[in-house]
Formats: sequence, C-alpha cells, structure tokens
Amino acid sequence: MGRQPSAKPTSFDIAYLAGVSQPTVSRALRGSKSVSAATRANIQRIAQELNYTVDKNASSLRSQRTHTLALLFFEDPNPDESMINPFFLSMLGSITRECARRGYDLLISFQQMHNDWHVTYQDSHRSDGIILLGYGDYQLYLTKLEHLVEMGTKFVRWGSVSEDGIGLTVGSDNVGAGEQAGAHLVEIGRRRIAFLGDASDHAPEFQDRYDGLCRAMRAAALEPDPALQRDAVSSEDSGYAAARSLIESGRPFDAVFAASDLIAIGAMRALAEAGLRLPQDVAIIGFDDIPAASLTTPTLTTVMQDMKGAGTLLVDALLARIDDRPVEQRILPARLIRRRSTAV
Amino acid sequence: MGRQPSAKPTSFDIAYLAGVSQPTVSRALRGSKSVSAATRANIQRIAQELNYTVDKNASSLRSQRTHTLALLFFEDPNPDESMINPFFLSMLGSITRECARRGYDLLISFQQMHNDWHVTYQDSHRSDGIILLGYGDYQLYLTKLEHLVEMGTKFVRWGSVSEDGIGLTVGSDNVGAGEQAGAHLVEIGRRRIAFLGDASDHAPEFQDRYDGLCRAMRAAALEPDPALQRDAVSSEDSGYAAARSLIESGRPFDAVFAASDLIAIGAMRALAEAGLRLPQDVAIIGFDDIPAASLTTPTLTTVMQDMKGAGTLLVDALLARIDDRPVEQRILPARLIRRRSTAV
DNA sequence: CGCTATAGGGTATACGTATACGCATAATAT
DNA sequence: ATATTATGCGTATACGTATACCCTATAGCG
Repeated sequence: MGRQPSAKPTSFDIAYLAGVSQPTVSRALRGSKSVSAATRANIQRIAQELNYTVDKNASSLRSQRTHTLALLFFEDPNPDESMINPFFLSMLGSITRECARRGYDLLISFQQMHNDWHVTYQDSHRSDGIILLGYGDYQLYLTKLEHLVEMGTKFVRWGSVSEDGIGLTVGSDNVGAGEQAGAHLVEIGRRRIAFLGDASDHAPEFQDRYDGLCRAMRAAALEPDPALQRDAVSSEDSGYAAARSLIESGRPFDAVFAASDLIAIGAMRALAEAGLRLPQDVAIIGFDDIPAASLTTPTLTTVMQDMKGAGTLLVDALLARIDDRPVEQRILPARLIRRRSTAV
Repeated sequence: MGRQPSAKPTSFDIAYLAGVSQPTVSRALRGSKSVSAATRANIQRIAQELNYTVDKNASSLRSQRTHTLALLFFEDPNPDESMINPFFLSMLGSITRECARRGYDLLISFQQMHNDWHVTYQDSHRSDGIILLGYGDYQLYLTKLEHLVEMGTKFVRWGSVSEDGIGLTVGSDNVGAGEQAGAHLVEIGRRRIAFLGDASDHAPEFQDRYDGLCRAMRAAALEPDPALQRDAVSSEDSGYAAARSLIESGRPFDAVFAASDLIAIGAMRALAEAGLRLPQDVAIIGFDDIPAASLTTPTLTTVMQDMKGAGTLLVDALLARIDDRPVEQRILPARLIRRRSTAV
C-alpha cells in the first residue's frame, strides 16, 4: 500500500510506519501505560514527523468526550448589536485562558434568553458542559435551568450563590461587597443613600448588593429609605433614566450606590446635568471596575470582582461536575476601589 | 428491540419509529429532495417529539465539514491576563453574531504569537476555517501565514489590506482614516502634528494611518516632522511612555494623532501631567472609538471603524473561501468622530 | 403494450478513533 | 518443573452519521 503524502495522516499511517497496529498508536499517544517506552517514543517521533493531529471528531465520537466547553452569554435584547457588557468581556478573558490551560476548547455564543439554547446545546455533543453567564428574565431563566437539570446536562453558572438550589453556582460575595460600599459611604458622612439597580428577585445579584447596603446602614443606625431605590438594568441609559427619576422626585439624597459601573456612569451624567457636584453634593459608587471607571470625571469608586479567580473557579467547578467529582458552591471576595467620586 | 428512553435518541431510533431506514432519516432531516413530503414531515415530527439532535461529531466525521469557525486572537504578551484589547472585543461581538446568523459555531482562543497555533488548528478538524485577529511580531506572523497557505488551511485575517499577497485580508481604510484625521487637525489650525504608534512595517495598519496623516499634511503644504513620531503598541502604558518621550524631547508640537484610543488615553494622561491644556495647547485624536473614548476629559475625538461590517465581511469572506467561491479583498470605510479633544 | 425514466428509499460502507478482549511471551512464584 | 501473573500488543468492533450505489414500483411515452 503506497503512502498518500497529500492526505492528512491518520493513526493507520503511523501504525504502518511504526510496524504496529492502529490501536497501539492510539494507546501510545494517549499515554496508556500498557505500551512500552521504546514503542511509544518511536510512535511519537513518527507522529511528529508526519505532523499528525488526532481527529477531534473521530476521537469525540468514539470516546463520548469532546474536551470542549461552551460559554453562553445572555443579554437583554440590545438595540446596539456590537455592544457587549464590558464585565462579561473581562470574564471571557479569564475563562478562555483557563480553558486553554486545561487543554479544553471553548465554544462561545451570545443568546437571547428566549431562544432555545437549552435544546441546542444540551447535547448534539458539541461540548461536555456549559458555562452560563448573564442577566435577563430571571423566572424564565430558572425554568430553563430546571430543564437542564432534568436532562442531566452539566453546567455551572455565574450569579448569586445559594439563593436557590438549581444547578451549581459560582459568584462574588455581593452582600459583603454591598456592605463594604455602604460602610464606606457612611464613613464619609453620608446618611441618605440611594440605590440604583433592580432590587426585585428578578436580579438576585443586584438584590444582594442592596441587602448589603441596607445591612451596613443599619449597622450605623440608619434606616434605608425605600423611596431612594430605583430599578435599573446594566446599561448607561438605564442608569441615566434612574438617576433622572430620582432627582425629579425631589427627595433629598447625598450618595448613590449603583449596582454596576454602567449604571453609575449613566447616573453621573444625569447628576452633572442637574448641577450636582460630585462628590461634594452626591458621592457615588459603582460595581465591576470596568476600565472606563478610572476615566470618568471624577474617577469612580467601585467594587472590583476577582475576574481571574472567577474564570478559574467556573472552569474548575464545571470540570469537576463533568467528571462527577463532588464540588461545592464557591463565593469569591470582592474589593472596594476608592477613587475621587467618594473622596471628600 | 426495546426502546431505551433514557439514552439520547439516534437516527436509528427515529428510523424505527417512522418505519424507514436510517439513511432516509438523515436525508429527510438534511433536506434531500429524494424523500417524499409525507415521509419527511413524519420524520420531522418524530424527531421533534424525541428531542432529537444530530450528533455533531458523527456528522462532522462523516461529512468532513464541522460547520464551525475558529477565531484566534493574538496579543502582545500582557502582564495583566484578564485585560483584553477592547477593540478586539467589539469585533468579537459582531463575529459571533454573524456566525450565529449563518448557523456556524464559533471556537475562540487567545494565543501568543510564538505558540504553535498553526499546527494546533490547521487540522484536527476542529473547524472549517480560521479568522485571525491581532497584533504582534509581524515578520513571525507572515512566516506562519505562509505555513497556513502551504497547508491549504482556509483563513481570513483582519489587517492592512493588500500590503502583501499572503492570504485573504479584510480591513479598514486606514490610509483614508489617517487622512481624515490629519485634515481635521490641519483644519483647526495645527501645524506640528505628532504621531504615536509603530510606524515601521512591523505594524502595517499603524503605518497606513501614519501615511494617511502625512498625505493630509502634504496636501496642506506641511512637511511631517519624523522627529515627532514615536513608536507605541496598543496599550495605555505604551501611549503614556511615548508621550513622555515626546514631551521630554523638547520639540514643540500642537497636536497628537494616536494610532489607537488606548495609546491616546495614555498620552492624555502624560500631557495633562505635563501641564498642557487639551485641546488648546495640544489637540488629540485617537483611533477605534472604544467606549472609554467618550468618557475621557476632554472627550476624545477618534476614528470609528465599521465593526458590524467587519464581522459580516470576515465571516462572509471565510465562508466563500471554504466553499472555494471567488472572493476579493475588501476595504471598509472609517469615520471621524469629533469630540472635545479637537474642539477649539 | 413493451421500454425507459424517475421518484423514493433500501443496502452497504466509510469517516478515524478508542476500548473490550484475547493471546502470546516473559517474569515470578510454588 | 509447573502454575500464576503481568506486560505488551493485536483483533474485533462500536461511536452515529452521510453518501455511493442499487433496486423497485410506478408514470410517461411512443
């Protein structure tokens, strides 16, 4: 049988050249210890020479393992299609790197919550597991998660840890972070602190941040004023609108805690337009520490989440779940970054 | 033969239920016209009921088509691992969406230029083609590209169009954009315009932007001063350093054209620290229109590239190349966004 | 009314790898 | 010296789909 130098080499080609059978090639390259060191070395040398690569599809089909993870982002339907929440992007960076480090490929997809991603990705054997990231219609989300659990799909999600029992969750210590932010505002003498961000159970993470704020206020013998809370999703426009509504209500406030930096940036614009001085009249704290936070005027005090740790933990947890190893929920610490918007 | 309701259904299961053979199921679901409408409808109904999904691995293995594209980012080795160039991220958004629209999966990977990505992805049948994006050691890059061409790998890359013949390139009209920027600076009365960004053939896109600037200056009977050019890669720190070097040289200048917004933001910091007023003493223009550009003080005049068009074009071009359809290089227009940093 | 064309679908097989088993040879135990 | 176990590898086959090829029943056609 002549060699076909143009075609991509297969394990059979290597077997032929090494004078062994195809399964031995497979065993040698996968590191099975039932192949002698000499044979393995020879096979590896030939594979190298031929520039051989294992065919991912054949390998996955046979072993039922793809060595690929899927990352699904959910977004609120967004008019500007090329705009992505910078926080997610930061997460993306750490996840891709962690996958690479573990030798996993990463499949990525942006989704609207209402789509049938739970059908598309639950099998078809595209990936061994799914990482879920994003905000959206929370009730709908939970429904779909239950579906995933039923189907036995392996997944982890980023979110508020332990607010329910569905699936495996990794997230920041939102309550603690909210508490830090609140304590800082109290410490600089603020008494009437507004909160911008959904405080319904629609967005549990935002709710947690609000809870943390309230806890810090009560610890200082202050009672949070529900009228100073405004719903907002994570976008500049939404933050702007929420701050406008707050200003127009006429109710006095001397600080704002925004549930995300995007909200904070929008709010700063509204506050500045209303002639309020930052931070003298109103101090403001954001959340996420996106790159833009150090560029605003004044620079924005915010809460930095441990992105690198998040990527590592998400991937770790998912791989554990895939291998049916025990794995517990994990909470990551967050850290307050003090900048000019709270410098009195 | 009993049904195994727990196992994932295969085309054999459907065939059995529909009373046809497995190949007929395959044909029906793939839209072959040698299946009667009635049979097809029946098969589709059953597939739906069983929640059947085609096994991607088996399908790809047999058909030798993965319906997956790979997106490779190159970065300069970066100490901060979770930081990603925001421009790339914007591109990522439009590419993922375009892939989804075309029914392709997207595999994503960040790479250091020196890695063996050309070996890893050239086959193993992970994807049908590759999209290359990023900066780095340009000569090394070209070498690897030639390798890809030799191996018959299908790929497109984002970059400076037509500066060489290697592979298929899609990119912005960098020369035209540089010209717009230059013309604008001249129009507001600037005469001594500095350029921050690699002007070697190391980074052809930056070179093109510089060429455009020079062309605009010469059109206004001004001779560009080579001493006012400083090398910089696309990062804040690099821009800061370049601007410092410029200031310390003592050579007078009244405007800066930065090859990217990140460079511009770093430069603005250096200029402000040196007590120079923006834009009165020094006007400045960036490139990319990243979100942060509208948050700087003063807000940054910049050049906006057509990201959405870029994603579409890259994917289009790659799919054409994969199908061996003819496809020509394409250049995308860019647009100057005027903000306060050039408002006199 | 025989003859070819066509629709509709079955049979067999290939895609390239991984793994359950079996079978020698050699090493060790009894 | 025989029984026992481990080592190193070959044989056979499965993973689930797509496609080349073949076959049958009609319809069309003169």
